[in-house]
Amino acid sequence: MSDTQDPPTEESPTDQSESIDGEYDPSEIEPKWQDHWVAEDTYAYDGDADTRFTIDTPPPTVSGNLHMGHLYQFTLQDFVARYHRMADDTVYFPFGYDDNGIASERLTERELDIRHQDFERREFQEKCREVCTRYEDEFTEDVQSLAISVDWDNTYKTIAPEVQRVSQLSFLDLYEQGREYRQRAPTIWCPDCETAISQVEQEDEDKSTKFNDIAFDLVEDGDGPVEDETFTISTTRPELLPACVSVFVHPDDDANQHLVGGTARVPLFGQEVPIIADERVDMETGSGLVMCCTFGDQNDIEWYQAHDLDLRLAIDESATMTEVAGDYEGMSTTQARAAIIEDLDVEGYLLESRDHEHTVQVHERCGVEVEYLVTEQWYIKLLDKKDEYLQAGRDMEWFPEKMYSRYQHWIEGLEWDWCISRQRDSGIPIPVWYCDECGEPILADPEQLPADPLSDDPPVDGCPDCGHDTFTPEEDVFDTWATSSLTPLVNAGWDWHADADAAEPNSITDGTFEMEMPELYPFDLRPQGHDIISFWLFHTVVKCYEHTDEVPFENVMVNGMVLDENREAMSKSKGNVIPPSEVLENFPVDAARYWAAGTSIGDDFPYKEGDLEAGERLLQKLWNASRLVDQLTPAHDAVGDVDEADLSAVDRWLLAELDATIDSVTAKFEDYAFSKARNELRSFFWNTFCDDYLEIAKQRLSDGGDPSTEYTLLTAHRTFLKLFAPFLPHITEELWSRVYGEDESVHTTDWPVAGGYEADLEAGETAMEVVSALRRYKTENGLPLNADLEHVEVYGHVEGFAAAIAEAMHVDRLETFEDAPDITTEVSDIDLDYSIVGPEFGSDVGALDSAIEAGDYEIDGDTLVVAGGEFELDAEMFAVEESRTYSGEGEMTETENAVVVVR
RNA sequence: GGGUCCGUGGUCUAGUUGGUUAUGACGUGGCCUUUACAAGGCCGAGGCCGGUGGUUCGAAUCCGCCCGGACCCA
Repeated sequence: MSDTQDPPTEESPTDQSESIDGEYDPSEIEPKWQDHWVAEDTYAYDGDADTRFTIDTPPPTVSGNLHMGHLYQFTLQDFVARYHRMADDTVYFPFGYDDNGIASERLTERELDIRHQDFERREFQEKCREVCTRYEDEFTEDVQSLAISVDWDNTYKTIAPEVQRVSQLSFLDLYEQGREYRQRAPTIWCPDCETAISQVEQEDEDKSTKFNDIAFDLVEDGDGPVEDETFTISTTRPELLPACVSVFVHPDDDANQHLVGGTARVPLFGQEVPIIADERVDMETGSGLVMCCTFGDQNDIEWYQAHDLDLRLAIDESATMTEVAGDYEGMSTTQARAAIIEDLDVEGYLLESRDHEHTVQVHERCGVEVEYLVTEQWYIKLLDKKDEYLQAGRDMEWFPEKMYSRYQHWIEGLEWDWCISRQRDSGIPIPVWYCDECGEPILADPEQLPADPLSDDPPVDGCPDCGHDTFTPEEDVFDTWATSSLTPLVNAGWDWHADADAAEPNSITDGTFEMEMPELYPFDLRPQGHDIISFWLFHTVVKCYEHTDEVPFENVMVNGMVLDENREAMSKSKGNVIPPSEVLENFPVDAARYWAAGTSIGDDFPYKEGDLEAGERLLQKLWNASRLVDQLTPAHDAVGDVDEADLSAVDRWLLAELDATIDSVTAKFEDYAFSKARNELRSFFWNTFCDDYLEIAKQRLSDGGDPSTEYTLLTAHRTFLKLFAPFLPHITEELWSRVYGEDESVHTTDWPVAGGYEADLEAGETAMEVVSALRRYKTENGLPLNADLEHVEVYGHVEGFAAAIAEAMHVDRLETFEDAPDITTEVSDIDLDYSIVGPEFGSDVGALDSAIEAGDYEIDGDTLVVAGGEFELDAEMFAVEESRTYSGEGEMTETENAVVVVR
């Protein structure tokens, strides 16, 4: 394990290393390694390892194109995978293709010029699989070209029969547990796709419409029958008049309170409806009186349930008016709206019709306004277990932590159970038949799954309830999450096996669920965007929790959305979409990865060409620094281990600083804090290693070998390649291979651990300040940086570093003194430590400050006496700031911890 | 309409038990060809931390309100 600080092995294989020269050329090197990693199965999961890290990712829809969101998300996942592969021996990082949705269905129809209705579901799905395979291959290539270290031996497709079996088993298990039911109830319905949809499949759309004021005749008010009185209802949907079942008044609406308890007659259609008080009325809109129809919106459904109202279904599944609509039967809702408005006008009921902007709910797939219909659907219970699902959310660790609140609020706001059936022609069949006599549902046998009731026979000859022998197959299919909410179980090989002693296993209870690889579950990490927490993640947690009694993930890592350079979401309609292919034409993949590492997870962040350029420069710097290290250690295979005691002070200092960086960067990777890891690593490498240490090492090795320096250079260099490997996989692999000529990929080596070097960090820091001061001196005096300096005096603690300073800065004669120089000093200011002074002096701090500012103080030994003794401060409360004036020969500069005189 | 998150130099960003002198990068100005790198090195300019009121000896940080933005939900 502790290979970080281990030296290059003395007996390393024959030196196959090539020299490093010229510029780094990623266009040639990156594809070379991508092909190599795939061909060599570099990222194959080694199931025998003692430690492992497992990742379950939401599978992308493969029929779409790769976009920047994919690049960003996959890259973040890959940072985790590569880090843990090195730190924890092995990683399970599979890849899934979501090819089970409407997108794939439409794609197949388009590609093959066929209609799915012309085929059996099973046959059609076979064709989908064929078509999707081509797109999957293309997607695979795209992902591989981003250097995502997926184990390509572990992939799954949601349309595969074995995955469909898992979905159907899940349905059987939940039914057995009493978590599912079939019910005729109000449903959100897309009249274009003619299927139920869930809340999350609808989206807002602003529309212009007409607000119509319609007169209703009052039949009775709260006190009894009345004559010739009317009131006004404002509505955007007059076609729902035939479905009107009541009128509502707000309990605080004094002007209309007398109507409560009465009845009204609906114009044109004549039904008499009750007038009821309910505080859900929006008094601000229209007349304050509102009609309730079955159903115009979700509020109508609440009223229907709360007040036990009539059901008048005026619109059918294709948005056509039913017989309830009388003369308007057979019209579309749009036609009916126009006709009813015209007739209302003719009959004198239409008081006013004015323009109105409002928000409607549309189906996200087709953009058609949804209806609320009463239909028979399958549901998974959610509402009775909100508390358990909240606890499940708390059982997972969220990165960033604040994202848990999205999960929490989603659950707290749930009002409906989860409708899982869809009236689509293709999809995963719900494996159920119904008895023609008594309606009893007959579930498929677990052994016969995957099953399609439209093609397969039910598992019984007669109804177990009534004995009848004819059955009707369920035609509906599952919603889109049927497979995608089960990916942890699919990855772990979850399946049902009949008990050995079960003679005729025909129920879930005649067998058990087992995982082929139980060690994977629960998964260590679930990465995904914050936009899908409320449904995809939530659905996955619910199902896996119900099947296994455990949450499926230890950690959830949430990524933000990629914005354009102006911080706006990329969208086709705005025309600001940047395809990854365009980015990668201009920049190396490693540079794109550097950019992706540049923000805190969870935050949305903009595409920034500047960051890609910075990444490119880092690659070049890494390349050049490696070249120098290579040149300085011409016989690096022969460089042996050096005892810590034999290391020079400057080398020990560098290795101790490297230790600190290893620890810190490792901690950042553990916390998914990629941006901090990246920045810290970059600045240590660039500023400390390149700018400070390499300049010193260069001089120290100019007159020939120095084992201590060579050892340190190589140890640090090897460590940098490893620490950078998760971020910059191509260049680190290329350098690893060129410089060290080893067969093993850098990506499967062990992650560095600190070597435990002890050094005088203070002296090192002061020495670097001195070097910096001498550089500044040269710059300010117009001298080249390699100009010789005759005589320099250093006052400060730089023990062990004098030679290094002198060599690096070309100083002929360097004298060092531990004590301050004997030059004029005077107190220029007093710095107070307010964290002590504040609590101690409270409201007197102001007076204390102004006394010091006025110079009304004296220093008495360790004590600061202020305002003639009014305040006395201990040594720990203040620091004296001195200014020095130097009148001797040469020029003096001060640093934080030293004084430097150039003579 | 409700909720969540966010607002820090021109741009992106660090900065949570409150401590007075706010981090880094990009960009920008000046100087320098140092035997790895001018895609480099050194030095500098640039911020009343969205606004406002409050709590406190002390606020980028805590609280109220307002403005602006993003997302989720109605």
